[in-house]
Amino acid sequence: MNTERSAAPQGTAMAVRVDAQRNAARVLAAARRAVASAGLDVSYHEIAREAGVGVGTVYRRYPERDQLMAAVLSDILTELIDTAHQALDCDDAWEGFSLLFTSLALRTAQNAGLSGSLDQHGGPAVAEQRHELLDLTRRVIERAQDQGRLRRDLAWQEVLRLTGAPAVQGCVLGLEPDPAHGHHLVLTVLLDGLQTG
Amino acid sequence: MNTERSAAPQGTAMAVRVDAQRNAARVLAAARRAVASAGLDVSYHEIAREAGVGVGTVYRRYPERDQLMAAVLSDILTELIDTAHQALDCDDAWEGFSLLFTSLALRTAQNAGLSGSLDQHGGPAVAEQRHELLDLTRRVIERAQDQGRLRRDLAWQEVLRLTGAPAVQGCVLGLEPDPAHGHHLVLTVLLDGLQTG
DNA sequence: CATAAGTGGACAGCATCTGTCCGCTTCCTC
DNA sequence: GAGGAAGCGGACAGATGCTGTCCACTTATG
Repeated sequence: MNTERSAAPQGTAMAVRVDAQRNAARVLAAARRAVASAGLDVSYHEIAREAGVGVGTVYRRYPERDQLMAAVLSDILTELIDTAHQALDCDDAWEGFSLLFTSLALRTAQNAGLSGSLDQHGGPAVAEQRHELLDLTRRVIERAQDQGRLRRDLAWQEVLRLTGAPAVQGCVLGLEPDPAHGHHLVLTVLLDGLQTG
Repeated sequence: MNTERSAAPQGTAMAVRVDAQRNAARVLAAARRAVASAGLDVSYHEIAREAGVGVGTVYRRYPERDQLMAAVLSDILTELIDTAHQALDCDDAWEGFSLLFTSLALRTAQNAGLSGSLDQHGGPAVAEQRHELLDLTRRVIERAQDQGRLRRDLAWQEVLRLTGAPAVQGCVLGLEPDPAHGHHLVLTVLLDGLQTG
C-alpha cells in the first residue's frame, strides 16, 4: 500500500534509496499490526521491534505521532475505498452490500483501537479519503435498499454503525476459542437481521 | 453486592468495623467502574482515587491483583445469575431470552476489558458461579428454541457468543456519537436475525 | 572507491506504577 | 467519656517502560 516510488533523480540529487523505501514500508506495516493489537498507544519501540528496525528510523519517518497514525488510517482507508468500488460494481446490490459490510466489519474488528480519537486528526487528505469512503458506502447501502433487498427502517448511517458490532468478542463468560469464527457468526446473524424478509 | 456482614463478635474479638465495610463496598464498586473503563490493567492508584480512599486501603483488601479481579467478576456474575433466573420465570420463552441476551450483551459491552485473561483465574467459587450462569443460559436458549421462537441452526454456545458482539463500537470511520444507541441498534438487528420466521 | 544518506540502539530525562510503612483518625467496648 | 485496637491515607523508594536525541557505523549510489 502507498508505496511511494520517488520521481527520477532530478539534477545531481540522489534518488530515494531503496533500503529506505523498504524500511518505510516495513514500518507502516508494523505500525498497522501494532496498532491493531495494542491500540493507539503503542510505543514507538514496540513498532520498531515489530518492524525489525531501530527506534531512530521510526522517529525519523514520523516525528509526530499524529503523522504515523494518519498514515496507518490512510492505508486502511485506501483498501476500504477499493472494496467499496468493487461493491458498487456488483450487479446484485445485496451481494455488493454484504461484501462491503463484511470488509468494514472485519477491518473495524482488527483495528478496534483505532476508534474515536482519530476522527478529527489526520489532516485534510485523510478527511478527504474518509469522506469518499463514506459517500461510496452510502451509495452501496441505498442501492441495496432501492432494490428491496435491505431493510428500509434503518438510515444508512445506522446500518454503517452496525459494522462496528463484531469489534470485540471479549465476553464476561469464558468462551472465545476462535475469534474468527465469532466474527463470522456475528456477521451472519447481522446480515440475516438486515435482509428483507 | 456481596456485602459481607460479619458474624456477631465472638468472645472478646471486635466486630468488623462499619467504616471498613463501607470502604470495602466503595472499593469494589470503584474497581468495577475502573475495570470497565480502563481494562484489566487499571492501576491500584486509579481504583483508590475512584473510590475516594488511599492506596493502602485497596492493597490491604486485595493484596493480590487476582483477588480483586475475581471479586469484580464475581460481582458481575451474581447480577447476571439473578437476571437469568428472572428470564426462566418468564412464561414467554422469547421474552425471557431477549431479556437475558440483552443483559449479557450490555454487561459484556461495559466490561470489554474483562475478557479472556480471567477465564482460568478467579478460583473455584467464581468457576462455580460461571458454571451456574452458563447452565441457566443454556436452558433459557434451548427453551426458546423448543418453543420455536429462536433459530435452531445455532448451537446455544453460538448464540451465547453473539452476546459479545456489541462490545465495542469503535469504528475506522468516525461516527459514534451515542454508544448507547449503537448498542441498542446492534441488539435490535441481532435479535431480528435470531428470531424465527 | 568516495561520499552522503540512512541506520541502529545506547542513553538521559521523565512519567507512572507497585507495594510498604507509619503517624494519624475512627470506631468499638467498657 | 476514655482507652485501645482496627483501619486509614498518602508519602516514598524502587522498578519499569516510554520518549526523543545523538552519533558512530553501515550501505546504496554514482
